[in-house]
Amino acid sequence: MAKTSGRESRQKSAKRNDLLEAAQRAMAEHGTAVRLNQVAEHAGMTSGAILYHYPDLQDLLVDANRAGMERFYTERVAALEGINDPAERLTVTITSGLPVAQDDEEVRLLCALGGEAARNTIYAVLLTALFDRQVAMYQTLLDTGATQGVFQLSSDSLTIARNLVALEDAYGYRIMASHPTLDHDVAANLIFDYARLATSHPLPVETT
Amino acid sequence: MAKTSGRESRQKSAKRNDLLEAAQRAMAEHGTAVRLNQVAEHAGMTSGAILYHYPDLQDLLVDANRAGMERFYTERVAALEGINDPAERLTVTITSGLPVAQDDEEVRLLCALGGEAARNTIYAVLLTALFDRQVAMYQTLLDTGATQGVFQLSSDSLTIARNLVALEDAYGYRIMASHPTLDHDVAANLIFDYARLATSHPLPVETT
DNA sequence: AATTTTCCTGAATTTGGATTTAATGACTAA
DNA sequence: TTAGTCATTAAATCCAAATTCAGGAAAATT
Repeated sequence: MAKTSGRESRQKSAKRNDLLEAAQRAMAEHGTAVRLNQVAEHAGMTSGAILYHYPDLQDLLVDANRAGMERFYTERVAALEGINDPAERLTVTITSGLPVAQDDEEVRLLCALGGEAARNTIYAVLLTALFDRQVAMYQTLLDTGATQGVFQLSSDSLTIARNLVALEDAYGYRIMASHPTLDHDVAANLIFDYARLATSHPLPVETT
Repeated sequence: MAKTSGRESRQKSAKRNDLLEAAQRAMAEHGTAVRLNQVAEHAGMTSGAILYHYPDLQDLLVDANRAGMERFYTERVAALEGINDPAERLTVTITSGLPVAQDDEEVRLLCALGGEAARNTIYAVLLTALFDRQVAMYQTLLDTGATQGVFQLSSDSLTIARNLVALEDAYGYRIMASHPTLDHDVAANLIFDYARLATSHPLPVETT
């Protein structure tokens, strides 16, 4: 029984990360019905190697999705780094929640999951948690702005936050389905239209 | 070469309908990766019989989804039958767009498709068309209400209509994923909150 | 009634992917 | 060194599902 050295565990987690990323990319490409071989291909290994680390493919897929959601959320928070003005924060958040184009792998993964969640409890739980975290993020942002007098909220912040996240989600699906007249910018403006009503602030503002 | 009699075509379309319904139910249960055998089971036939009518399962699935969307849309229009007051029409439309519970097969089918649309052009086209039809339905409703002076629209009707459909879609996914605090009624009230802002009308109204 | 066509089944076959396993090289610890 | 563990592959095996097809019942046509 070897003691886990720093180097060893660094390597281990790097390997684990490779697998999770491969699974994410494979799922973004093939959906939740992705094959073990397809994951292996993305990882540059044989299926046996995958099985050595994850005897059950489902476990790997779940872990990959958890990691994907975590990254998605973390990136959104990171995009707010150093921005203090609530209106600017709201502008950035709305923009960062939408996929830029049809090939956005992160959102593609989330879309694939959304369809599965109606039938698969574990994915339902994960997506529900992600939804609620995003709602909480918006709520904090809205409440802060209201306290500072920048926003006049038309309703309680929970209601507005839920609607903002819901709009993002739905337009994410539309963009991923290549709606001919509904791209990232059009969708952002549609959400801004609601955000203006809900906050009485002339959004969007210039971001630095 | 037999002439197609009235009876024959009635039977043919009945059979076709059976297959489409079986495929819909099977897909609602198993998602877009549904197996031929699962469809056969729902149809009460062997897989060979399915293949006799649809040599390619994908064709059957596409037809089934088209039929499902058509029904979903038709039912929404039918729910408005005989209602003239725009506010009442808007109330009914918002309510009828949301799944009542997690076991709503129609919405379950649409959710499964949404995830697939990012990867499958034909489903993307179908869902985009459904989205646009629903938007058009709301637009007509909003414009009529505005003309009659019942609604004061905060923006152009296209913007409001898109946001209303987007909210419905997103909350449909949440409800299907069994969000613990976001059921049909909560979701409807969230949408009404936006609809009030957008129309300056104290929705919802009593429906008869 | 006889014939043809339509629809379907059940069994045989094929296919594609998952799973197992023996062998191997790389690394680690004593 | 040497022995042992770890990570991996490639090939063999297994399995489930798709596909094909000969045959037969039912329906339609003559």
